[in-house]
Amino acid sequence: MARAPTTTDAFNAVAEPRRRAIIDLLARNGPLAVGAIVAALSLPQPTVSKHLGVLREVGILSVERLGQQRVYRLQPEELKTMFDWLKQYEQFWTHQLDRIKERAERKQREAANTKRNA
Amino acid sequence: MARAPTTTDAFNAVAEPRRRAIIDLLARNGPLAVGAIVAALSLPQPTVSKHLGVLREVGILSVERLGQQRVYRLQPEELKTMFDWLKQYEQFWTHQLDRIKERAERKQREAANTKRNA
DNA sequence: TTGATATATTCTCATAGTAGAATATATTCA
DNA sequence: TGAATATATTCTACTATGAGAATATATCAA
Repeated sequence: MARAPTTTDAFNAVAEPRRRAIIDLLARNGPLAVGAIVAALSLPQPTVSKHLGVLREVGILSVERLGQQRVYRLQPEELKTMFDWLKQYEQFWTHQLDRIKERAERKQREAANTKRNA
Repeated sequence: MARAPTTTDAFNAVAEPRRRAIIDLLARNGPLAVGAIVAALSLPQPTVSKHLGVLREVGILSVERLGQQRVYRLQPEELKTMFDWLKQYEQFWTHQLDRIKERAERKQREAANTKRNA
């Protein structure tokens, strides 16, 4: 099998940095037409359209036709699954001091064992 | 250009579901040798070794040789960047109820004003 | 040493991404 | 209708993935 398609889920879609840039832009500025995104990010229009397509297929963006423009809007709920997964690990880095101490103690025990077995 | 290698950063490394399974396993059980991971996930050993290699290269895991075993340990700090990126959007879904309520109240006030001025 | 165990590496194959250039489609305007 | 604008789609080329099978490497045990 090859790598999972980028349209498989939010994890895959968001792995591409330009797509995160698009998400950030829409979060800051609200819904934008393709042309505005192209201008803001200084990327070729086809590139932007393709990235928008991926994000939309995954559900992170929605589109609304407005005349000849297409206005893309962020649907952040779609990112919640990723957030929830990462939130499990929040304690690990907020309690970092404890862990550093614990690791130091482990290393010490190991060193003691090494000497003992030498 | 092709898709960025999975070893580019945590975003790319973690897009693969089996790699998330490995991370979850190590988070629950603490450091484990390859064999234990293979047994727990019921995956072929080479598959596991390769996924471990990716996670290690990105810094999400560290290895420690213990006899003929290699014990992998979670280094969750490496996930913090992803978490921080997603945390920006937390308000969008946690305050959703508040926003709906607020909007409803505003509408009510407006309705009241309309009546009053009628 | 010899064999067994634990893990990593290599090779092949099928799949698919991304950029870039070119082109197609749809909509508005004169 | 015809031109201009906004956006999407297609095509090519290169790269890399991930599974699976086979093999290599390292360590332990008898």
